[in-house]
Amino acid sequence: MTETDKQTEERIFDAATEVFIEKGMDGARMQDIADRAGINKALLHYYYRTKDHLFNAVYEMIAGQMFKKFGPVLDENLTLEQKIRFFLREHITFLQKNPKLPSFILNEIHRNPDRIRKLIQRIDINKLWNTLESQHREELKRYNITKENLPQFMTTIAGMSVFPFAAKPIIASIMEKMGYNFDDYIEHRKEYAADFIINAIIK
Amino acid sequence: MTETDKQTEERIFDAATEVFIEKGMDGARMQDIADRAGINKALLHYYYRTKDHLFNAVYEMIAGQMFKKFGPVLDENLTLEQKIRFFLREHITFLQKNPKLPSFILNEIHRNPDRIRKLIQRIDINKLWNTLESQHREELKRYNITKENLPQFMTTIAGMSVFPFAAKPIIASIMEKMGYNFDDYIEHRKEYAADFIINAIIK
DNA sequence: GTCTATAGAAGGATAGAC
DNA sequence: GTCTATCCTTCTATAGAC
Repeated sequence: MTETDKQTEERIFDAATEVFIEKGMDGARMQDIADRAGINKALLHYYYRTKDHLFNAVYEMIAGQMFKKFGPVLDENLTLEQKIRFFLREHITFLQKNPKLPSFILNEIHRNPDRIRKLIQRIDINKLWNTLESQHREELKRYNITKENLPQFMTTIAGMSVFPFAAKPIIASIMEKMGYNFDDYIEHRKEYAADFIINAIIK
Repeated sequence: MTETDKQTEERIFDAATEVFIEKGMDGARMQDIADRAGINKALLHYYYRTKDHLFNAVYEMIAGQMFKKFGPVLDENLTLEQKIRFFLREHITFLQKNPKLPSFILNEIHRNPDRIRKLIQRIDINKLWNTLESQHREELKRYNITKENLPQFMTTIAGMSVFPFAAKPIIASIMEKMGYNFDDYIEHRKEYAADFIINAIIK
């Protein structure tokens, strides 16, 4: 399907996604979205009543995409170490293709914390922990991962993957100055991060 | 010195800092800044010609504050392990007092990457590496830290400290749901992060 | 230096023709 | 469904009195 074959609503949505990710809610302009979609401003309001509605639609789609990435880890029939390697490889690869998502998400959650709170309140965290615990009881004990320090561990893994993209302009400038390349750094990080974490938890 | 004793220019600057950190460049309103400073909009333009000038002044001050935190590590007469523990404790403590700086910085560097590039181009990274290398030759070798993988290592440490604050609304929601407390999680992280990193590099 | 009043531009939203 | 024209509010910035 080529760009011009797409239905108007979809073209608007895609254009809005680009602009909101690029500029954020406050910086985005309806005129800019209309231009990229190849239509006029009035049509935006015909399909999505207000800028706020349009933004919400885009935000929900993107947040959904992010959360979906965490799912397979609980399904796959792998050891805990394999799951950690699998997650980091998959997640960093996903962010390589969507490098601006971290700063978009991290910015908008601060502008409107309630939006993300409602999404999270729908998740049954106890059930997730019980699943993890039953699948990896021995390994969790051996690695000293408990329900109490799980947030420390999970945010460490998430930060390993997300932070380099969130701080990309800083890191890329430093790499440039050292004669290195940001893309190589990211590619290498899939393995580095996994090794680092495994090393840290193995006694 | 009480709030009312402060000179007007300083009151404007402080109010602007608050508002820009809270709302970002695009979301900030000159009226809001004037109200918090207890003066009227015209005075903002008298002291700082435009919104852009005012923002730049605030941004430079904050970026400077962040970079200053990295300095003492090269001066202190400590082992590498002690420096890692020292840095994480100090940096996380600094962010406890300024929890919104990470999202502010990480957001604005994407909106205007050139601003941070210019700051970084002024730093002599080779000299920093040479200093580090001469101070800790043995330890760096033992821990397998080279000039090539230094960016991986440094961004891992930085992410350990910064990411929890950048993702605070998400993490706090999850903690809340588990019956835990975000502030306790942060306090505990000073030690957890240091232990984790030391464990990872010690063979 | 500080204020009131207002200019001037931009942006979100709607009316109404086709 | 799509367009042009336009309303109306918001916001930055300036003019001019004190």
